[in-house]
Amino acid sequence: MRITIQAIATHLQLSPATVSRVLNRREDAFISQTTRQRVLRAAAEMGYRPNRAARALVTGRTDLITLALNRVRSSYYTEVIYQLQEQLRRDGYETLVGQMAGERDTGLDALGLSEWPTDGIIIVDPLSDLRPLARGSLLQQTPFVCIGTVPIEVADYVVVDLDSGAREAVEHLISLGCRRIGYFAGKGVCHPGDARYDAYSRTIQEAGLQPEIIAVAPATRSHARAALCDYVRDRGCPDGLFCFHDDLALAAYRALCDLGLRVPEEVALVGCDGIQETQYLEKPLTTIVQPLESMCALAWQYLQRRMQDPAAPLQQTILTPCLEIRPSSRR
Amino acid sequence: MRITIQAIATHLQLSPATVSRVLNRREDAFISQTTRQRVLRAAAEMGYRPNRAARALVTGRTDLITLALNRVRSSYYTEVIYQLQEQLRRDGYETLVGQMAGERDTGLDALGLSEWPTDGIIIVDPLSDLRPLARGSLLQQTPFVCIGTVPIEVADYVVVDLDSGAREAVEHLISLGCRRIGYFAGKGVCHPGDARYDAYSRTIQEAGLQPEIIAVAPATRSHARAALCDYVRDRGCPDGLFCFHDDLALAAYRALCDLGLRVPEEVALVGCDGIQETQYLEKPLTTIVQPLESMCALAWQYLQRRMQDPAAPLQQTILTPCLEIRPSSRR
DNA sequence: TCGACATACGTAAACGTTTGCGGTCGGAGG
DNA sequence: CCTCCGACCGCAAACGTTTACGTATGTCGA
Repeated sequence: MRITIQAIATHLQLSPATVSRVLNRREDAFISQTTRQRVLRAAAEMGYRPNRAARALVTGRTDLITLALNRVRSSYYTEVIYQLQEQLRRDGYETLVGQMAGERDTGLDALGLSEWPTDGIIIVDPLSDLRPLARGSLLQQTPFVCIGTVPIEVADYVVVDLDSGAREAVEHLISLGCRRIGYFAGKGVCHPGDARYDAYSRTIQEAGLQPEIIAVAPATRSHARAALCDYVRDRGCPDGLFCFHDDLALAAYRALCDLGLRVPEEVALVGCDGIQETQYLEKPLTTIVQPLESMCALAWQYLQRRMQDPAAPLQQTILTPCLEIRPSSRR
Repeated sequence: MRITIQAIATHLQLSPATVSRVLNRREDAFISQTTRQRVLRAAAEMGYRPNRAARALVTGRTDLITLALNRVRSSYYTEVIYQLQEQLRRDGYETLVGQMAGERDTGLDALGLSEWPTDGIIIVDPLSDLRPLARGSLLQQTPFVCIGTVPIEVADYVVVDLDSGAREAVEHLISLGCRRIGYFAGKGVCHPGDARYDAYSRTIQEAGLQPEIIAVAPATRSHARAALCDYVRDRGCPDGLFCFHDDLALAAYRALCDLGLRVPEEVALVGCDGIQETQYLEKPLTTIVQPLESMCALAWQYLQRRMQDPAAPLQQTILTPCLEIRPSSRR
């Protein structure tokens, strides 16, 4: 039988209130040192564990944080989950993972998130357009922070500057002498209004080159790999490829291997996000590295502030990403 | 203000009990069709969401499942989290992630797991020796199931046959003509008693070859990469390398590239677990593929059974893994 | 007509915590 | 000696559900 505050109280001839106050270390309450020690000892000896449900019921807080992830299975998320979980835990929070259904709907069910009322939400999604979500009731009621993407302007976030990153990457390809630079991305993000798309198009046109969009759906690795093969067989191959994210870049790398095309001699390859995997290829990928660890730390800091004060001033950070040039685009 | 069962009840001139019964679809209770419909409509219109904490308090169930992961950041876990979260959600459960601290201790804190009392635990850890953990109080109280490793004999699990997998892999290297086959692994698992270690040693010796252990700690990618480089420079290079898991194999691949050694001509490389990443190299890695999707499905099935009947007979499945021979060991 | 039984719903206790309010007791100040 | 205040602690309500049990109504067979 689980032991409760009541049990400790009767055992020590105290009231549950006193025990609770001791256990919660409320310094606004006056508790004598002796009883404090007695309670602490008894709790330890009897192996007391608080009933979180009961506490949540009365306080309204659950000490749970939702990690809202995109459905895409990229090792980007492994890193993020690891980083955030460590930090949340250190501050006494538990991590609930949820995967968002997509961009269509704004309800909680469509969000695919927790029915448990969590104290905060960390949205991690470098891919989708989250603006519709932000209008949903969930995000109106629960404090949240975004990593990697911005749902609405009036929200807390930590992002990298997609525009300047993409621009730098494309300029890098141009400086390499590439004349036919393709943009390899999921269909959902190939439209004016998307930061990377815009940056790519503008930079290409400013250089007097022709944009060339290679859009795949679904943007999974295996499909992207096959799709790029088909594309190249039909229309020939660009001499430079800028990929929306590293998963696509890796799929592209593999597809180019399949086709017998040499990287970087025949095709220079650049990805985005800087997932670990890009370093373990024979030709490590050039990629726009996101400083995930500090991004996660900062985001959590922002969320905590927001939770304790919903009216706190907006907290927004735009980091300038770092284009790390590696052999896949070194000539 | 959140709306409660009470609110619905007074609004419809019913008792909370009736509303609750309707909302929980209890078929052992007799509710007229008309009131049922009225309650359902009102709940929908008023936007009722159950208070999970209150429910948990009285039922003792939280509809939460802990996913206990190893601290190692492998994309193995990305896949597992994705698979399990999808399935749990479909059955009305939420996913709490926890990272286990290690093998040393057996307490809940050392486990690094949730303070929230979850209904079940899924332990995913292809690396550690979990036997000490199983003696801890947490696993005595909460139903659990293991994927990829076995904490104790009297537990539910879904694993692959490490022994036969490793044996097959090593035999494959031998049949390739390798005479100096190294075993590349983390220090913690390089000892008699570990299934893969034993299988490796036995197979090597049966073939009249000399075992050669290359143990690294910590077994992170970046460290493993550097460690293998050092090792090879000091003592020369084996002509075959069997790696404890794919992360190490990828690190090895990278290290061999650094050293200018050709895979598979000079060194044949074999990994374990079959993470997605192994397919996206220039020379895809030979690896022992684990059927993760079906493993997750089966494990969840086992756990559900165990949750509803703690005395159910043991559920144990040992899958024979599949050595998928790819270019990294094709001569 | 009378009980038995099925159906439909209400009553109230219980889950374990937190917390506002009040009470007691000792000592200091007037 | 009375008052007042601060330290320490208990009382009891409240959080929103679930569920065992009880009650009321209607139906049916004897």
